[in-house]
Amino acid sequence: MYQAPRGTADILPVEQPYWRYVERAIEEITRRYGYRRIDTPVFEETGLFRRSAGDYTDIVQKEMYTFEDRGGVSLTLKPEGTPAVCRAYLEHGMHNLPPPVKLYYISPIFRYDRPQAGRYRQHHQFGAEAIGSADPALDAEVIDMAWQFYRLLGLSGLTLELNSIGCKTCRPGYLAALKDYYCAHVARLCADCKARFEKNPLRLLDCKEPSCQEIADNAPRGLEHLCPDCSAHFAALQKYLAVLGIPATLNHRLVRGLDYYTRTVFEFQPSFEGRQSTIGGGGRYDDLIVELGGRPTPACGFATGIERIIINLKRQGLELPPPPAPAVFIAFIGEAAKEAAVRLAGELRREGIPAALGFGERSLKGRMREADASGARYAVIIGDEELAGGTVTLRDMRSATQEKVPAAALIPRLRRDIPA
RNA sequence: GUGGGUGUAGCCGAGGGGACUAAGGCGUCAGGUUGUGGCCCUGAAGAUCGAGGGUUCGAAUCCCUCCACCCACCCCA
Repeated sequence: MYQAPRGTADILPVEQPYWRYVERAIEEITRRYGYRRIDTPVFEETGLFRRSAGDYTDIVQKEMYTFEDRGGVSLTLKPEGTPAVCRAYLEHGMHNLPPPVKLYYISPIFRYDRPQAGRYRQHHQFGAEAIGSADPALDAEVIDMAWQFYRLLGLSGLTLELNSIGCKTCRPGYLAALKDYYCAHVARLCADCKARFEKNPLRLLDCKEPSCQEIADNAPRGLEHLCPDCSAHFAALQKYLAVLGIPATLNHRLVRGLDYYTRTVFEFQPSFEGRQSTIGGGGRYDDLIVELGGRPTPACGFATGIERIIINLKRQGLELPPPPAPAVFIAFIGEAAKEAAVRLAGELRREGIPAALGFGERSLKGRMREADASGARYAVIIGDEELAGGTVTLRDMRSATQEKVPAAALIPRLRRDIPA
């Protein structure tokens, strides 16, 4: 028997109400903040992601689904949404639109990870990108939108962690200070950190290894090495967040897994368990558009995992109403009546009335059991009697009462009795 | 990628070397007389006990290898 590939999942009918619930919230929140939807292909040229995320990130080094098509082009299944949106922004000359250009997406995301609770090889993200402004008020607005989005969903107990990792002016100085400090401690670092020391020193701060943490605790802090501009930007952002009533916790060790971030970075953590269960995050990426061949264009965005949102909604005990039942179940008795039943089902549906028709051979009793199981409010019974009299038996399943009504009167009658 | 746990019908789940021709519940299907549901009663279908190999007279039960899921690390959403 075939199974869904490892780390992927079917989203079964019982799960769909949660997805629809989240999608509706996305629609509502993006409407409020003025974002317009964009959909990009599931795969892009591999270079786009390598360029964007950075060659030494885990995503690029070991998590991409990369393949060559028959024309020899290297393609990669989208491992994150931002580069694809930026590519589309550039490709379609959106820099000619009044900035900031605000775009959102709901997209499958692919990463070759070892699956675990809330971690899949294919998952789905809602992301938003605001391209074309360096104003810290935009950072605040992006964070506010994410925050209000979770609130709208009814997710409680989230915490927002915030940090600034500087820009290309101040980061080199900080990295140098960091390396200076770490030089003396290299011998005591874990194997991963030894590699990070060489390739991606910022990540040193993020190591969970107790011995490394101890070292990281005393490492020079990025916030103290920000250049005046970045420092002012970060101060302004915090001011605006305060104005918006968004409680942010400073985490000087917060570094994101993508190299393109500048200045603002943030993550949302659920209160439940494990810090490694980030539900969403984002930041500013002022150099990415240039990196991809555009003019200097500051930008800011965030993304959140839909599966993780749903996990948390369930943990909170969110109950969603069951899917709607048909209004009418049509039960026929005999072949002649079946033809009338097929016709009636078609008519009801064309009138906008959800109707279910029984299939196959069954006793009337079995048919009524089927009608009951369908959850239909009404059953319409058609047999020889009804056929002969040009009527139809309309049974109210709830009150268990029924009456014969003229066939022609059925639709008006249902129209009247079925609440829209 | 590392370490640990789990794997019995569509779902939940008992059984941990011979009494298993694998319990029970949910669900499905049929019947409980003649054209009628929900409760109830009866019956049926549905499982090569995750897959493959091994030990044994005998394996769902023990061992090995895979696969999948779960948990932690890692990483992130």
